[in-house]
Amino acid sequence: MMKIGELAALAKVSRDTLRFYEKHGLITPGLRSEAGYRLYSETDVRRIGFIIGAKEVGFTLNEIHQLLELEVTKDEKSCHDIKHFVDAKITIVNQRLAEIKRIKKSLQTLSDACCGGDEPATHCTILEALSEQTN
Amino acid sequence: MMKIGELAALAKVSRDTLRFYEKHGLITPGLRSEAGYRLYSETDVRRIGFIIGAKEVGFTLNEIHQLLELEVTKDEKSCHDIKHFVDAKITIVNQRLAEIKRIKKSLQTLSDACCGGDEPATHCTILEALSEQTN
DNA sequence: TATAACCCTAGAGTGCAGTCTAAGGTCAAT
DNA sequence: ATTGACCTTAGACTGCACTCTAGGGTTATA
Ligand SMILES: [Zn+2]
Ligand SMILES: [Zn+2]
Ligand SMILES: [Zn+2]
Ligand SMILES: [Zn+2]
Repeated sequence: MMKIGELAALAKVSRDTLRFYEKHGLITPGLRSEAGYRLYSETDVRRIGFIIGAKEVGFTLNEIHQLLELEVTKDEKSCHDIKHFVDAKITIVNQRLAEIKRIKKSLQTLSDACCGGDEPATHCTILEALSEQTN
Repeated sequence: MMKIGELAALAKVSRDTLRFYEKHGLITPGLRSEAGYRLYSETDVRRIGFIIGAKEVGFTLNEIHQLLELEVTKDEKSCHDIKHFVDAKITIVNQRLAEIKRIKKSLQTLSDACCGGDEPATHCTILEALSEQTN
């Protein structure tokens, strides 16, 4: 049984974050010490691990909520359901990736066209390009 | 001289967005009609164009603020300054890109390992993997 | 016994980029 | 004269994921 500070240190998040997760239903409020301190069991610790892990692979807290529901009811769900969930997320991530690549390309084009010299920027191609309506 | 609705339609943003930009100092409040309607000059329209363009290449409103300052004082600034600004942004974008690629890879690995079958997900490798502490 | 280091709560604040609401004024056309 | 489409304002609300504050209680150590 660990207190919030220990778990926070272990999971590398703040105490506030842990309380925030609880308030938003990602962790179910569990045991308390006599003084009212939160006490986390091994199961709780694993659950936090799940949340951190899912966050690390790019799920939002909302999605983690849904994932946790899948996890809790995993005998009623199939691998198909869960894989589908992950694949849907991959689609979103792919869109974000394409968007960022586009942005990078635009910025690179902008940068490449600029002479980078020390004269006044009155002729700067970057400022010119940004002034032009693209749509 | 165009009214806010016309400019909004032209720039494909909402009237509210235009007023929001004004409130946050991205556009300087300009002429008004007798009735108090905002009237946008060619210069204003070009300035909005700059903002939209910069947004499209991935600058935040804060960064656009700085860019606009560079633009306004471009005879005191050099191409070097402006290129530096863009290059700093490219570095940030590259970091976001790497992060998203990492996330995509993780999700793909997760998805690939799951059988996707119709049996109960009690054995699902996705749920197992997420439960494991990565750090 | 005092001090530090921890814990609790409710609720407010942050940053981003808008979006919406209420309550009203204006303009063109029927 | 009355629609309807447009314009004005201040200020509240959204979603995301925290982060901080105030005002207290508890526990370990010197
Ligand atoms: Zn130059
Ligand atoms: Zn230049
Ligand atoms: Zn399976
Ligand atoms: Zn599976």
